[in-house]
Amino acid sequence: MPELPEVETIARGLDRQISGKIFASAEVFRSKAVVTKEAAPLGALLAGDRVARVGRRGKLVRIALESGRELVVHLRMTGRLIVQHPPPAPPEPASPGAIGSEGPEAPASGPLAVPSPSTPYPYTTVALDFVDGTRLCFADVRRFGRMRLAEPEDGWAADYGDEPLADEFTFGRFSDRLAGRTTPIKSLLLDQRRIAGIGNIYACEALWAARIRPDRSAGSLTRPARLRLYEAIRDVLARAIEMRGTSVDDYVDADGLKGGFQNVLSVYGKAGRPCSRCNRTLVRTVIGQRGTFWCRSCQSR
DNA sequence: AGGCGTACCTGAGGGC
DNA sequence: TGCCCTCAGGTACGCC
Repeated sequence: MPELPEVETIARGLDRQISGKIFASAEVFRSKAVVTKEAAPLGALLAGDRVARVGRRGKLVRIALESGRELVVHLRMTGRLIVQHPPPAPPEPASPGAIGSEGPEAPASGPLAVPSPSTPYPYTTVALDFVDGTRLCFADVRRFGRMRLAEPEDGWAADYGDEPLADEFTFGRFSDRLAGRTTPIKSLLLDQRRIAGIGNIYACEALWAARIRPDRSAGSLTRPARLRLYEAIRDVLARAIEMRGTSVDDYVDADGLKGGFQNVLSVYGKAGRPCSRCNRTLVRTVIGQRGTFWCRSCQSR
């Protein structure tokens, strides 16, 4: 599931690959995947506009356009943003209707490389075509993801909380976010209106690193516990970005490549296996309707 | 307002 | 073998 480190990795790859490119058209295979204020087809709204840069806010990919508008993409669980480059040699004519009305079937095995635009990427719900033949595919097996064309005045970013890796996210700021809250600390970490970008994997990992029970009420954490957690959050997220994210299910970056952080996870998905710190058996419980992986022995504070 | 339950959607995996 | 059932996940929305 793409969380902050995965979305950051995708955004960096997209910024490198599509910045400066000009939109030509779009194909929308699933209308619910796209949200626009105006009724015109997405391709008509985008044609002629140019990508200024690609960035991130929380778990959202933001594709800034020179017109001042933004394509804001939420990948939810299984969404992917994949860049397909046209073949370098003499351009072969793309077969019309190469992508079916609901996108092509899944391949027998995951793609190791991204095929050129003439080969449809599996589960594509929206395809954005640039004038140079490059294609940006928004693919999503479970169809929870959304792509929104936001106007400059929309102010959507105000719904999202602090960026945990920003300089402004100080320990004092983090403490303020927890003060007086009775909700379990893990549920609070997942609340995008407070802190933006943390999902189930990194919430579990940060709480383990800080030796804090995930079901403890947020407002009850002592100052030392809050400090450990603050530092753990920033450390885990920064290390995960360095390793280009975590590929537990099917996350891949804009080049179709898997991340590396799944190889160094401490607790997520490891119920029944020994804790690497105290050797006791890790458990899976449910907190706020979410699977939660932790160590009952050494996460006791 | 905060906290909680449910809908959304599909593939994976267990049970028979 | 193959069908049926349940579950996982992040967020929006409705309810108390």
